[in-house]
Amino acid sequence: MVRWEPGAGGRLREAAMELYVERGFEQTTVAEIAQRAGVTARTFFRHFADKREVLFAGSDDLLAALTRAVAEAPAEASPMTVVAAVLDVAGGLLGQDHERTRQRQSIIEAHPELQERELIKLARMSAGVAEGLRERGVPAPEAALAAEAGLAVLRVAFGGWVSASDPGDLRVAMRETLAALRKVTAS
Amino acid sequence: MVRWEPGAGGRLREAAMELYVERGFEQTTVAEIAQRAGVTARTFFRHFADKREVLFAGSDDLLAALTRAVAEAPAEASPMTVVAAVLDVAGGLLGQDHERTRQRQSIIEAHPELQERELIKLARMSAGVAEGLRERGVPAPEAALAAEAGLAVLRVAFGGWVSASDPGDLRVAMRETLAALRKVTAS
DNA sequence: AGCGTGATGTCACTTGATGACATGACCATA
DNA sequence: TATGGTCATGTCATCAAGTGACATCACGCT
Repeated sequence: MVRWEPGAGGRLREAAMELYVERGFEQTTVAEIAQRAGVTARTFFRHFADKREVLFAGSDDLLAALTRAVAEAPAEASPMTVVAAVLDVAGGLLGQDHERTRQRQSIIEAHPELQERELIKLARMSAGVAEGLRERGVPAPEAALAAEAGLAVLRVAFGGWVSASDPGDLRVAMRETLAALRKVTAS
Repeated sequence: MVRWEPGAGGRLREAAMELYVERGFEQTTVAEIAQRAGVTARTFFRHFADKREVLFAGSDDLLAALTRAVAEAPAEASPMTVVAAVLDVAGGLLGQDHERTRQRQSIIEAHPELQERELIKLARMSAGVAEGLRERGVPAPEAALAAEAGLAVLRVAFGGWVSASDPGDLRVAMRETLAALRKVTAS
């Protein structure tokens, strides 16, 4: 006889998504999430640092992929070229599962606490990319600027892609938005 | 005899800053802040929505100043020119009181919860500027990009200015950083 | 004097979050 | 087979954040 079903983390993620959709974020308690997942509230907090974190489970993987993309970019590439490569990777990873992403994003946009968490995750991405650029020999301010510019592109492109009724490839949107950024900043 | 000393909000801000410096953010309770300010914990929450907000009291004024700067920019100015004007205003307001700002920032940087709050405040600035640009007739994606680019400049310039041992005028740093952004994105 | 208003205090309560300890399935190894 | 360790979980206790409801009382106005 099993003492507990495996995969508690995944079940908690599912349950949380469902409940956040059904009643909203503040209206659902951790106890309810845990109950639906068949575990205790205490177990919830062993899998996720807090009630918000459950919506941002994949972000560590994304960060890792982005920093890898920085490291693996051609040595002669300019900082913005590296950032473009990073955006391509990000677009590939974020641009799957439009419907699910859209649902998740609508939860986040309805709750400032969740937006805060999302913003700090994105800030960590930017910081990670900047650090990677510095390790490639890019001077610190230039690295930070390139990374922040990339973040600007990502935010705008992703926002448009999520809210689009007929979304194309997010990577394409990223490239177009990067081009638009170049045009805007040049004016 | 006065029933209570006026200026509870200001006293709470002072007390919170002091305690956050003395023991760190999580180690100080709202009850302690309130006690030092001579009020009740309940009163703290009447002045500030939560324990973090007390560090971001001026941000509404800043946002208002920035949106005003957008509205008051010359009609023929390009989006990035408007953003440059906004950055000048931001630099003027944020660039006072280096020592106090530095202290406040060191508290924020030591606590992710506070970084989250700061990021959402900045995101609101960006959103406000973008909205102002749209009201000037700038197409939505371009407006968002210009505002986000401005935010990138602000973050990098402000970060450098805060950590500088001998800070110059933040507005100058803003202009230089904006020029650097133009150079970086153009590569 | 009477009256409303506004900032505060008091109390009770829910919920998020954490520490300490117990439990029992699973695994390796003697 | 037995023994012991590990790991995920449960249980219990506790603290602190945050909120709603109601009382209080100085002040200004009429």
